[in-house]
Amino acid sequence: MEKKHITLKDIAKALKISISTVSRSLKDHPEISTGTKELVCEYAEKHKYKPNILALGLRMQKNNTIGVIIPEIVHYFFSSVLSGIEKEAEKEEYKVLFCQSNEDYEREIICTETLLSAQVCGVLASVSKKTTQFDHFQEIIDNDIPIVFFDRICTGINTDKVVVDDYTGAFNAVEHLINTGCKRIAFLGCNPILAISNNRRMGYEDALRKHRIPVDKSIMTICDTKELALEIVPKILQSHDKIDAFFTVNDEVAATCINILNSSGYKIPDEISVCGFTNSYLSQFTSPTLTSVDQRGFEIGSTAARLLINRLKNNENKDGILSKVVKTKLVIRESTR
Amino acid sequence: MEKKHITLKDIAKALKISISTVSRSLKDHPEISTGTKELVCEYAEKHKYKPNILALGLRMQKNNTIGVIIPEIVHYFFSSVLSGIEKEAEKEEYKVLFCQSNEDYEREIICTETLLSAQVCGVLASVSKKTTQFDHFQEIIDNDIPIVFFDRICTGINTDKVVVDDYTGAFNAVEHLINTGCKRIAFLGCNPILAISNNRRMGYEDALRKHRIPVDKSIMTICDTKELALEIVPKILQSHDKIDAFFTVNDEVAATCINILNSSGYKIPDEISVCGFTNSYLSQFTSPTLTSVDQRGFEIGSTAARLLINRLKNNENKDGILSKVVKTKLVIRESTR
DNA sequence: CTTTCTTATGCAAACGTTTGCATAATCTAT
DNA sequence: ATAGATTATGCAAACGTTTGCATAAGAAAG
Repeated sequence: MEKKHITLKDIAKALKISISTVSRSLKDHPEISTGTKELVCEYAEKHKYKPNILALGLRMQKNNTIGVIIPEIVHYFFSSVLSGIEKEAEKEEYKVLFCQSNEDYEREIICTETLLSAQVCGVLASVSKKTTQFDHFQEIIDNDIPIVFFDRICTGINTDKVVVDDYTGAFNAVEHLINTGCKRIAFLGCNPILAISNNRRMGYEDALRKHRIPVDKSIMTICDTKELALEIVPKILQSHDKIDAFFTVNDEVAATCINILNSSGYKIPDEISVCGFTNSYLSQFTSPTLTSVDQRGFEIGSTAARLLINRLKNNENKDGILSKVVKTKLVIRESTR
Repeated sequence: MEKKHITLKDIAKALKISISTVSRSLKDHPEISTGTKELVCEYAEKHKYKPNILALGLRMQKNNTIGVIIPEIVHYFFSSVLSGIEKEAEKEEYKVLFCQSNEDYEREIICTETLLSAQVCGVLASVSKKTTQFDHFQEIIDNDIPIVFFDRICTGINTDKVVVDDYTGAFNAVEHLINTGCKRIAFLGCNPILAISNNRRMGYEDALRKHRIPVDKSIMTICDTKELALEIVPKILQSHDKIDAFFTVNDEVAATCINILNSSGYKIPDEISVCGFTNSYLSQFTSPTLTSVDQRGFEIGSTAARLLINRLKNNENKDGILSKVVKTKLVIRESTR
């Protein structure tokens, strides 16, 4: 039977002063006498006054909330990102409104509408695999709401973005494989319409070139799920018996490789090395444990949030588009020599 | 240079009618003539009128937002839960405000304050491992905001909750081990102050009793992380050479068991079976793949959200506390016979 | 003792809705 | 023609803030 929430009006009435005086007292306005200030603050404290965020938002035309659109939260990388976002947002007293597109274009549109109608003051998004049109994102921008894309950025639209250095990450990983004696390294990539995919492939190719190893298209293929791996990897092993390493676009495929190799009697890493990408939770639990490129989800999230919040704070500062690159880091474990 | 957002007032002015008529037209109020209605709706449609959610919230004293407190989102189970919550919330046009306690008591308090100040109309929460006081949750209730706990429920407080049937899950898993020929099954559990832990242990013990296998405390221990497993499991293997199965409280420990067993030369499942709990992503990638009790994160999330939303919708209906149990399901893979 | 300048306070509008009540216009029945 | 009922519309308050402006009281200056 608690009173719902005490308001400025209640305080004013109790103290027999005006609402504006109460309001000003609470925000330490210089034109209020210290006596009244103390009185008000004490009363507010005692009765646990909390400003009504809706009224405040209405008055101020903003609600200190940032919207997040994530393809699928049940992935190590994306949940790390969300974690990073949350940390940064909390630090700056922003709230985080969470939406999930489920890798679906239609649902992504709904997400943008939800965020728009929730009147968030900024958006962080990673686009779904199925998205090829970007009008819904454009609409956010048209409403003067800043948006920062992370990881799966949106090439069609001119906004801030945060990506990982896929190219360098792949390059370093492949160079590590080469330096540890691998000469014939298969590349298991993903759909080349994603920028991510191409960058990793180019890192792979350039590392080979640097070390004068021929780039052989016959051992490069699209293979980004467990199912595909179960089908493709055995074929590669049979047809190209000289393969001595797999470099994969994610840890799921790498882990599947490891399992296939184990059960086919290959010694990892002595006969064949395996290197993944993401450095997910998984990589600590394969046997042998998996060498992988750390995709820095948490940092991606916090960096993106940081960027957005900065933009929100000094919104006069429209100094063009910012594009941040978070450095990957190769985490070497037992699956490479 | 878009106009920020069109309001009822704008429509009223443009159409030279009053704001109230516009408002009523848009919600198909019977006392408005069809002519005006059409006019208004058409105009609203054309100019993409979106009601201002803050004003609406202020007026209606609610904002259709539910707050979620999750210990650590970078866990398969919790991210599944969030996914389930999001699905259900979206269906009912609720927004999801996300907070993370990081398994920390202090941060959990901050989360509750954030949600309170955000004026959410309901809360879904799983308590942190470190929490032993519940005043902050009580405060939410004192503010007349319904709260539903999931998985890690809060025994000190009388509210709705959704849990998984840990007891039966464990019971069935252990019975499966027994039925496939295991006789000496080690139990690797977690901190008994969590209700979860006790329920699983009791399921384990009762399954043994049912099959007239003695409960032996010497092969039951607290071991709920990879680090602990790396230390404890080898010891168990040495001192109790007749162990023929491990039943673990989570998949992380189970996966670690598998790795230890593999590298010690044990044949899984022929010599030793392993059964985990959660049925996380991990369980598909161990070698052999892991038999595990599916903890139904997604269903937990959607059930909890459902419960909360029902409570919000007919808030007159205060028919006591509801406690829902989501059924686990044993997913049998290669690590058991 | 006026006048001017501080200092402290209050009034009222605004943010964008919803909704009870009043009222204007039209229609129906006498 | 007139009263009464019906239909369509508008007014204004309310939700809880912030803030420009007005104003009251007291102090300083003439």
